[in-house]
Amino acid sequence: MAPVLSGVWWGPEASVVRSEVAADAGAALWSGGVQLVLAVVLSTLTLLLLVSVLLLLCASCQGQKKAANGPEEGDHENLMNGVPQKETGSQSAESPATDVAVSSSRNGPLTSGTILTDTQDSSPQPSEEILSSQSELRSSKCPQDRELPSIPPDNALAGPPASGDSTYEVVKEIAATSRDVSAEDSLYETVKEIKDPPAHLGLPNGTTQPSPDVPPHHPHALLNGHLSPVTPERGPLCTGAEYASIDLKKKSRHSADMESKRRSNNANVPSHGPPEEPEDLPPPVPEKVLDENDNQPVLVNGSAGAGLHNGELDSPLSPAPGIDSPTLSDKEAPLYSSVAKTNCDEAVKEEDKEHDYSSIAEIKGLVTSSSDLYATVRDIYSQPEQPEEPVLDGTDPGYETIRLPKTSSSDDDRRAGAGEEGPDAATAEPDYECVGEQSASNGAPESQKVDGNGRGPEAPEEPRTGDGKRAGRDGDTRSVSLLEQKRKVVSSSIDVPHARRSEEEVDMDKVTAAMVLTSLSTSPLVKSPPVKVNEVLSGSWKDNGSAGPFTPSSNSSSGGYWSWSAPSDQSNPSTPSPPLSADNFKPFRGSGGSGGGAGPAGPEDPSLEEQDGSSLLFDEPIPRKRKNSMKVMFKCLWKNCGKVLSTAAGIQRHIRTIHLGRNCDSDCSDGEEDFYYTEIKLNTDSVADGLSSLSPVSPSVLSPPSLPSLGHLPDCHRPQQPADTKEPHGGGATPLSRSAPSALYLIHTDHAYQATAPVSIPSSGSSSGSACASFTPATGASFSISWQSPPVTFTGNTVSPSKSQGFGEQRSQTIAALSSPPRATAALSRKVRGEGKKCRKVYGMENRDMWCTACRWKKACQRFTD
DNA sequence: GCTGCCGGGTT
DNA sequence: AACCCGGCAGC
Ligand SMILES: [Zn+2]
Repeated sequence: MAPVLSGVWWGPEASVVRSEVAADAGAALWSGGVQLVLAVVLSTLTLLLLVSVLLLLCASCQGQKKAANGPEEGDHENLMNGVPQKETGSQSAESPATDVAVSSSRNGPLTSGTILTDTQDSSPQPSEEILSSQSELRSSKCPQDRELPSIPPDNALAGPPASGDSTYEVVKEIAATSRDVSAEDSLYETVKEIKDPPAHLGLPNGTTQPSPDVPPHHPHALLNGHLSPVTPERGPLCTGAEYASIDLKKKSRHSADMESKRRSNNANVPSHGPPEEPEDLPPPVPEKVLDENDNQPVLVNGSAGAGLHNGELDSPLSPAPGIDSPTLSDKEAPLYSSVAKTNCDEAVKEEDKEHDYSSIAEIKGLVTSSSDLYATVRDIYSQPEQPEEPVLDGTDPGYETIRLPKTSSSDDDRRAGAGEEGPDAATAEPDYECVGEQSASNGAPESQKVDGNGRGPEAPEEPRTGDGKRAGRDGDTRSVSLLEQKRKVVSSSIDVPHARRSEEEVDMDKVTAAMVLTSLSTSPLVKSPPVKVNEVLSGSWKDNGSAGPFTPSSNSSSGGYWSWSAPSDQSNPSTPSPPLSADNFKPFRGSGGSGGGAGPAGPEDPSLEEQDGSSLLFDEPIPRKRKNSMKVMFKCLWKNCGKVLSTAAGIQRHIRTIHLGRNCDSDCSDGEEDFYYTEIKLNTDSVADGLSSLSPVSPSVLSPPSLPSLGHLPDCHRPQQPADTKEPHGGGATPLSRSAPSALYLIHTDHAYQATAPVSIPSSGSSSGSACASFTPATGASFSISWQSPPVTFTGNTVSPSKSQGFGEQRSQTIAALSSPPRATAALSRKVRGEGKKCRKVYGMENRDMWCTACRWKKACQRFTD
């Protein structure tokens, strides 16, 4: 029976992990359909017997009840073999729901706690020997537990109570001995009593057939999971279940935790438990659960799994769950752990998974008791994947891992729940140790990396590279990550690092390429006007991709020089550049008012002209121009990070936090940051703005230029290098050159800001029209223009209009026209300043809290609008 | 120097 | 999105 049951149970559980597994188990179970019928009959008979017994027992007492329950359970097991299949089948089908419920329960610390506690009980058990001994019992029992919950009543009838009782008792004894609980025993009994009623109830329901019962049970399970913590709602049965779970928890706690605190709690609980039952219990449960989780994690691996089962199973059968749960938990734990691990790995790194697994496998080997159980389980289930698991960490890890894996399938909630469950998560981490550390360490690095490059996207694809990349990003982080990886991998540690390093470079290139792509893709979006531009660009881009990059005439239009610069400079930036260019145009137009977005080539002059015109008119189109003359920007020199910030403090902060990994703000700064950024002076205000604006959008872009490797990127990218050559033209220093592009970007922002944007787009489109290369050039052109344009100013004008029109920028012109006025007005429009008193003046700095939010934030006052 | 508030940045 | 703040321009 036990084996079969275990198989069945696993099926459902497996379903949790994988529906497929569940299905298989269900199929196997179904074979016993005939048996089910028999089981049903037996169950009915047993029910009658039970009823009679119950009546007798009622008079007598709890102790007897226990016996009765015990037998029932035993019967259940027997029956379960046949019947359970249905259950399993139902469960498998339901598995998602149940799982969800479970997950939800997990989410809720309390609910999860109940379930977990059960599992924990088994896991917590400090003494492995006991566990091992129990494990056997558990193997048989585990099924029971589950069965009980699902079909307690029916099965109970079946059989041989005596055997069941004996086992049950034995288990209890073992548990009791292992756990310490003398007092608990009493509690346990009380619990059983409570449970009994539910069991009875269950019987009637299930008497006819298990299948009907099953559904009800599940709800209960759910209730238990969800409500139990909170609780009040549960019916008698539910309460019983809770009790059981609670008791188990207590026991587990005792064994696992050992802590006096918990004991005290347990003691308290027992006293309270019996009388108050559900209400009182629920609150305690959560705590316990949490405690258990925390404590248990270390001890038990599979606790998590058990928890789940308990949730489901417990509700139906209070008594059995207690005992069984542990056993089940053990089995489950392995599976869970495996799953969890995988999940964790995924979370951390896909690649790592393998390594982790290996490590896990090793661990398994180490872990004797658990491993054995696992093996058996595995055999039964024949689940290839998970076995790995692991015993390793304790339950907590299992939980987390489980959550992750399962979550992937159905348990997203669980993860969230895990996150919510402070305790679990916390506990889990410690357990994880290796994995946890990796994840944690990785996580930090990753975040940094992401900032620097964009790795986020890539990571999934290339685990190795991801690692390597990570390492690459930060020397320190890398080393750390490597170390961590080594731990995980154990054997392969050495090779991995090196290989990864070598790979890293390549990866980096890829990454950079990816970055560029991403930036490109994003850049268009960023720009408002771009819409059209985007379309055009997109087309152009695509075309570019297929076709040669340059073909586009952008060069021709603008002139060789431009073409050069544009493509080359921007290679990486190029992607962004196109949009930028468009934006740039806009701003210019806006500023200049002349507007037409010149084409790529034409644009330069035109744009310049326009700008100039605008500039002539209003100097700096944009409202406020910041400092006309030089603007100083700060560029991050970190490897892949091209971030440009307008303030030294900002850049320092950026370096400190992102690259140096120092949380402490300025306090910690030792001046090291100073080495990682450089000042970039921009002539034009717009440039400065552009840079600033750029930094956010195109940080990655900037980085590319710095990186030589970018070349890998599509054709478009290569041009970048040439661009680099140009850069010098724009800005004195190479870094400056980079900045120059940024300046262009700035323009974009400005444009967007003003709204002239649309116009600029067309120009870009025209330029881009040819190909991506053209695109980049366009941007490049824009850059160059922006920089150089000033001198050129005039020539451009005439040209630009024609080109712009030619390109079909009619809008641009119109817009330009429109825009131009705005500019003039723009200066005007820029709110000169609020006339009336604002909050600040009205309420004074003293009453700053009385200010409108806008005033508090130094924004335009919303309260006293002029 | 105060005030209003934009733009950039962080959380 | 909320919040903060540097900095600029008008007065
Ligand atoms: Zn206000």
